[in-house]
Amino acid sequence: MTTESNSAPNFIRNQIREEIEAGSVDTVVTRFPPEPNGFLHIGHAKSICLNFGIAEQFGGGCNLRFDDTNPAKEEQAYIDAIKADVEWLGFQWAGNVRYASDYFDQLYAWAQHLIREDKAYVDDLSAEEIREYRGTLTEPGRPSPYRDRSAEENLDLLERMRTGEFAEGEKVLRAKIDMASPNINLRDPVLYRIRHASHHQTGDKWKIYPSYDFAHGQSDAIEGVTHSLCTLEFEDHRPLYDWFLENLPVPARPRQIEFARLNLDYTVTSKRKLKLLVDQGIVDGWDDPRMPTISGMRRRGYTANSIRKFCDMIGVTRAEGGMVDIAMLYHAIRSDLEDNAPRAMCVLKPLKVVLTNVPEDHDEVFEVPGHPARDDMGVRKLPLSREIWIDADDFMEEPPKKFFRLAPGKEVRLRNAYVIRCDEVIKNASGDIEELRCSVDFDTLGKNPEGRKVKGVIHWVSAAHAVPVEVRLYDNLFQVEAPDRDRDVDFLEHLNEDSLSVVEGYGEPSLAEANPEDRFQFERVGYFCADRHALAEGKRVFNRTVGLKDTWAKIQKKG
RNA sequence: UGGGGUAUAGCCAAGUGGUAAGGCAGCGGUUUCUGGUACCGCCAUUCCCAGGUUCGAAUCCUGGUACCCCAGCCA
Repeated sequence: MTTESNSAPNFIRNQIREEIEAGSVDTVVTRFPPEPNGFLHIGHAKSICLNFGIAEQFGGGCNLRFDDTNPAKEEQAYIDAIKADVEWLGFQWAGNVRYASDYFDQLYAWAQHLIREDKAYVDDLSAEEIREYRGTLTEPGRPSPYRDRSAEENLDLLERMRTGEFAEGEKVLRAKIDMASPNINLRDPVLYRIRHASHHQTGDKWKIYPSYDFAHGQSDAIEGVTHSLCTLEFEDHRPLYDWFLENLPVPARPRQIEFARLNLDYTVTSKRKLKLLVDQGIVDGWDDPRMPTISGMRRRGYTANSIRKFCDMIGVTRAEGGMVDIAMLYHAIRSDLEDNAPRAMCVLKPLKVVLTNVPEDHDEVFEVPGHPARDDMGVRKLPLSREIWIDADDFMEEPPKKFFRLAPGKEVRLRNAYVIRCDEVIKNASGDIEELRCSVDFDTLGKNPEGRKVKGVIHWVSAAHAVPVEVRLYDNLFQVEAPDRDRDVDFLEHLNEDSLSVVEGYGEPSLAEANPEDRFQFERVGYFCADRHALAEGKRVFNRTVGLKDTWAKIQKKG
């Protein structure tokens, strides 16, 4: 499977191509700027594919820059995880990893520059007072009483803020723009706030930290970023982004372009909410296979290719409020694994079948393809003995009309082996089915039986050779399409209680050799991935990535 | 009742004055030792609504409507 990250056109790619053709842009430089305050999720994957994809398409580079301006929320552990996720997705950033904190000295010098230009001032108002002075959406704000301090005083105050002379919240540095602007972001935005916190990169060097607005565009400029792609909610910030670039002696003029963020059915993509799920122990960490994080999806069995394909499928636009059908994600992974996952048989709801005309010492081994359409995947060995396991769902005592599987007196093909007939149903005292007695038609290996058609094919595992496995059946974490649409209902109310069910099954012998993160199609069931944590501990655990399409279930539903 | 945005099928999405791509989902069929896959076919007389311009409009103009974002010393 190839990645089409180069081929899906969108309004940003079109625009850049026009700029290049017009000669207004030479080399394209983009950046992916996560804040290290959580793990990357599928929404970030969209941004990563866009930013790295554009750089690749136009022969430029994409920087990885941590937007680390808020030490209170950030951690080194997140930085490590984010780097690993970007690499796993298959992208390589240009040069070293960057940090906004690399530019703190320059940013500080530029803050002093603004002060000297009478374009910034130190404000003593409290946070609440600043809010009051700011006005509302429909009323203009009022200037702070501290707005007209001298440059000398401002410079002195800022320096003393920097060295820790003041308490947190006591003062801020603000840009002097327009308190009456209809765009609230221009009503003297905060440039620096005091934080007596140790920073994961700069340690205790700084007692003040720049705001996002003061750091982002200038960081772009320093790095020579040409196109700064971000989500729609930053659109109102663009005038401010441009204001800094116009009022500071920056070395380049990046441009901000906004696109709509991803919303996915049945999931939440908000770092805050994902962190809540982790912190409250609702899921088993950031990489729980139910999480829409890159690492969770990886553990679930999604491939990097499938995630990139998904991002290509959904496109990039400015249309808001869109909600992508999670079936698209399922399609992306199924189509990858259909081609690339070796096949295996695994019984999840074991029902014992005794093959009455197979001798006790029968020991036959079939050599079957690792993949029905890929010879390069070789063959695997499939032993057959007198007792086998089949899936309980593949037997019905009183089958409906279109049931092609096993039933009393009926025949079915054991996948890759013989046709068997169910002769007897053995029940226990309370009437539960204990085992089936079946007979093998030995004249059906690799050919259809004489004079009749056997339509059904079921999967099975030789009981004597079965490998016990734990199978984790994952389903959507939420049971409603839009868990966080409702403002009055907590999204946790919509949790799906059955998002995980654990089952003990029997796998064919080839599964004993599985390595962490190996992916298989369990034939007729779905795609599964060897859990990397469990396997590292020597436990055989397979995570269900996604089920196979099930038209039988659909038929049953219709009645 | 401020400012900034967005509206094309159930969902995502092309389209930029020449007569509505593609994908997902769905529905029918063929093939099949996976009720999977693959393959074939169907699925918008119409582009939020109403007017207007034009030989011709999803595209241009006018006026509406709906929805999203912004009042963090978060990003």
